[in-house]
Amino acid sequence: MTTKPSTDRRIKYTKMVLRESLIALLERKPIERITIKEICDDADINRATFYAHYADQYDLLRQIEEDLYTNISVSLSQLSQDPANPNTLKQAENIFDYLRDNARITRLLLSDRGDFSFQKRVMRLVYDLITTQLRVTKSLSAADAEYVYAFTITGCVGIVQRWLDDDMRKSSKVMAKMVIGMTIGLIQSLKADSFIE
Amino acid sequence: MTTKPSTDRRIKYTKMVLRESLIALLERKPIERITIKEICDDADINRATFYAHYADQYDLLRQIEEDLYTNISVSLSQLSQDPANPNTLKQAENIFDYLRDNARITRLLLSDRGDFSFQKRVMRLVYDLITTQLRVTKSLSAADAEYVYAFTITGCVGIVQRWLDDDMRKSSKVMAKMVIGMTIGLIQSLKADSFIE
DNA sequence: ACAATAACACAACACAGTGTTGATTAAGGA
DNA sequence: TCCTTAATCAACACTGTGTTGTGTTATTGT
Repeated sequence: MTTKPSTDRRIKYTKMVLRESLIALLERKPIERITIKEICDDADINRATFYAHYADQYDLLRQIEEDLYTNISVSLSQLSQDPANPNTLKQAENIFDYLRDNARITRLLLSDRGDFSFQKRVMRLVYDLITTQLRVTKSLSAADAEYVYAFTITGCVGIVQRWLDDDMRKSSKVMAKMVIGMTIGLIQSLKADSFIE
Repeated sequence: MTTKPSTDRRIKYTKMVLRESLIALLERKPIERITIKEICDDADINRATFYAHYADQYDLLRQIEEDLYTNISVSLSQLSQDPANPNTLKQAENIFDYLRDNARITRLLLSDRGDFSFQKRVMRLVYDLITTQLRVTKSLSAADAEYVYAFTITGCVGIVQRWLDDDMRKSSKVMAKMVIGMTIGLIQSLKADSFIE
């Protein structure tokens, strides 16, 4: 029996080329116009083999997303445990660095055309880390918090998209400052006057 | 010759049932799993007729989106010209009322699964009206404004989605207050400390 | 190094949906 | 009413789908 089911180099290769093939195609057209046959032809993989690993194009894309998600998640948790990195600002900055370093995949998954639900998941990851470190969440009522939360998360998605569209011209440091500044600003504006009737 | 090309009742009927059919299907499954044949069968319209009006499912959906967009746009411009409605808050409240009144279509197009680009377009519409009336935009530097803009627009998308998920439990008034309050809060937080290096 | 295992390729399959055509029928507008 | 135009119908070739069984080859653990 195999302890790790996907150590097999053949599997690794197959998944890798299929992934690469879909990514290349996604840079040229939206997922709904990409066929499984197309992906397989480009990757030089038999279609039957594709079905052995994925249900369809969307399933393959989902697994690519998961990859990015866990990568970000890992580098986040590494950062927050690193005693040399006690600074929240620095951590946020590192995330932007990470996005820049992985610009190709980032542009696909996090830009305008990417899956919005996935993008929110990513931002939630970052947001939770920032706010728990800043210890600001508890100062909000539970009812309002939900909505501020929703607003901020999606707001972050928007600002990252803007950054990508702008060819990441602004430095990671500036972006980090901006996002944290706005997050804090939002929470404080809410504390100032309650929206409850 | 016909002055308006789509006055013909037959065309109106065809488009209407096709629209209705797609909307009904969208309530059960995502667009990528809906076929043209399926739409036509449900609407009892010949497939050849479908192709006379639309390129594919996505084209039909786009036209449904345009419909909602122009409807919101019209009711917005009506409100802003109404001298009995000088209040920005009241106008924002009316938008939430409109969304509630059209809950069925709103849930499809503006919720989590809807097209994000479209959602941003809608929010931009509302945001522009609010900010020009509040006369707050000019107090920002052009460079920063772009990013605050992106953040706020998408933030609004998020908060509306949260509201829909929450079955529109909060009143339109509360929502309007919240959105405007957060928008102002964001802009002021930016004025307080510049993010520029 | 060897044998067992598992992944992949290949070909073939029935099937469903696509997009287009030309002829026919029916309804609309002036 | 008469002319126009939309919709229907049937048929078309075509592309992609999802699945199957068989044979081949690479990988892994002993």
